[in-house]
Amino acid sequence: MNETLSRRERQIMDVLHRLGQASAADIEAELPDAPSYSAVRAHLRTLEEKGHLRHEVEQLRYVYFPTVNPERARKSAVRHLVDTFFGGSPADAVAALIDPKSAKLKKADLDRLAQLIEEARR
Amino acid sequence: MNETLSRRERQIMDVLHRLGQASAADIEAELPDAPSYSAVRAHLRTLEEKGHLRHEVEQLRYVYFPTVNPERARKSAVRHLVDTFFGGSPADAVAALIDPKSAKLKKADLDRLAQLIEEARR
DNA sequence: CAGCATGTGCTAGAAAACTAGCATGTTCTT
DNA sequence: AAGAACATGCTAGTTTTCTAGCACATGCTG
Repeated sequence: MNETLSRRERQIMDVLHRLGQASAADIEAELPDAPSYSAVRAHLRTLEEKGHLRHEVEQLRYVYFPTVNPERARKSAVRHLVDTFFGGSPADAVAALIDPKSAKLKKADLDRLAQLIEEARR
Repeated sequence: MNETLSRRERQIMDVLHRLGQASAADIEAELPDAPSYSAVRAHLRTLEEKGHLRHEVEQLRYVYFPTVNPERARKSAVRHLVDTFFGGSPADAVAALIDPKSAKLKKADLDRLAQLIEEARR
């Protein structure tokens, strides 16, 4: 997780990571306490200058993408979470995610995870 | 994850969540691009006024704690991660954490997780 | 065509964040 | 006692963030 992003910049990058790609209007709609469309665009311009995102033109409209690939962003975010909240232990993080008190995982999901754990044990 | 925290405020709260409790000097030592001791203290005062942390006096020195309990903070952070990077699917997040390409979990950890999954399946 | 809706580039002012310094207090060492 | 080290409360100046508005462009509709 990038520690140089300001409050708003971070919110905007989170929206982009969640949606994969988005127009300025999409982003505005997803932001907490959303500012005006033009304020969102000003932030997007800054983030693009910093290299955090890029845009493409689709039907005369800009669509924005994170520059870091999704897999890389995911890994970075997971590592930050594990370090910050789980004492660096991925297993503790998994245990929290599996915990039936937190999230009701579907049977199919549990079957799949049991399989993955079996594979990781070899 | 609290979206109203500024860049520095967020960094400071992360340190507190990681360490559980910390003095201003501890926090300064852990911050990326750490400012001066007095700058850190100014931030801590702001965060305390906002209710995010509190302090106790230990040997004439302030020690700071997050006000939200650790379990609650963890859940909130996990939910934010899952929503932002894993399309809302805890199972996908677990799969990423277990992935041998990302983290080499110990056998004891895997055994424990296999057990937890068995229990969650019932 | 004119007007409206929607889009972008850019600007600048307001607000917030960030920072370090000063004054004061406490404890320890010489 | 004096000085140094370490601590806090507070301030204010600097920098960054945040915001919305203006000018201009494009496409659609009546």
